[in-house]
Amino acid sequence: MERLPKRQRHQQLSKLLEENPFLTDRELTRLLKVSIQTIRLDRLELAIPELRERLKLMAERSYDSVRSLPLHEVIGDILDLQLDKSGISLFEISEEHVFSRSGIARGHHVFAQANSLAVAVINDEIALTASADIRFIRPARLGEKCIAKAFVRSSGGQKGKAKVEVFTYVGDEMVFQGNFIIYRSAGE
Amino acid sequence: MERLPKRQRHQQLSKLLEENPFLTDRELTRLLKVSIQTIRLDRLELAIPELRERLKLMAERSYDSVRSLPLHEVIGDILDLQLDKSGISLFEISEEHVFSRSGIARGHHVFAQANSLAVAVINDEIALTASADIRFIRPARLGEKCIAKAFVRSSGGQKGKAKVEVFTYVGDEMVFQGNFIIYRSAGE
DNA sequence: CTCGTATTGGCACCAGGTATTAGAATGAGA
DNA sequence: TCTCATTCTAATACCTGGTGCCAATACGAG
Repeated sequence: MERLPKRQRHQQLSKLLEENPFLTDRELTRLLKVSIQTIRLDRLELAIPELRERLKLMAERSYDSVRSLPLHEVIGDILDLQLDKSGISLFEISEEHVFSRSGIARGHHVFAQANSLAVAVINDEIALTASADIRFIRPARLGEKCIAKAFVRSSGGQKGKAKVEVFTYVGDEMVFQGNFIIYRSAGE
Repeated sequence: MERLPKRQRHQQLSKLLEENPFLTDRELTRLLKVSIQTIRLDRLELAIPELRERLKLMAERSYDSVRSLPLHEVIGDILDLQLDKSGISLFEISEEHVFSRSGIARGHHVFAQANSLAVAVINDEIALTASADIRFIRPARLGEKCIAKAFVRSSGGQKGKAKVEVFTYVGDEMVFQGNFIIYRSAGE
């Protein structure tokens, strides 16, 4: 008995739907040259939900991630914040942050965490980075959890500039250090 | 004639669906206390597509954005690259890069472009940012196209460190300037 | 030839709609 | 008061993309 065709078809079907989850069963019949019932039995065996469920799942995922993705807003999760004094944030290095061959985080992600925190700790909503002097002390690697600690050194509420020092650690090793000068809307 | 209820309902309906696009017409009848036909007429007037279309649109959006987001690899498009000499990249400031209320780009995005370019121009694959001294000269705004130009000042092929200077312009105005020290795998 | 698996077909049913036509409620103006 | 327009509700037919179930067929192995 030629068992292969079925398994091959299952593989093909999985692959097709992975590439294009928008395919209906009817379209799949054309691509796999079997009846629509066969497609449905196959989906059943492979536990692949129907088109509408697939779309719903994707929509839910994107909806959730839009909500949890002010990734662009603040890089890292703020753990503690004392305005005009100090702040702590956590940022975990994942696949998309590293050079694929070395597993070392690209510098700008580590910088982004520190910069976000430096701006957040001032929290004047019109706080902008004016300049920074930074040092990458040792590379941060895939999977490592970076804890950034920011300290406002000279708030200079009137002067329109604040100096913020940020230290980033993995465990008790320092990986990054930076001095930021932040412009702020005077007052506050 | 009490015209308000209708417009109010339209507003409410828009708002409800904005908050939760997963609502069916039937669920909306419960929330708005009108018949399902009214809901459908309302959607028609407001040009709001049916549930399935909404889910499909969301799924498509998320599907596309996953595809077009190696944003994390190199920030900005490389326009020109002369290894160990110079490089140019283009980065357009869009919604997700700016503070929503001021339309000013967050510093780390501008930094990321410069940092990516500084590393790319060395292109030793084991090139890492060691330190940087940076200045944000004027804010970059939504829609602006940032052109970053990098110059390798001291390649020091043997020393394991290279100095790279980056200038970022919008038109002929400089918005950012940075001096990067890049570690490189000795030799080349 | 018979058994078992794989495949196909047909039918009823469902959710969540569209499209259309008809009727009821309401109020405003002549 | 009658009439008319707007708004709302109701009813029906139809569509897509399925599920669930049962029966019929194909086909190869023992």
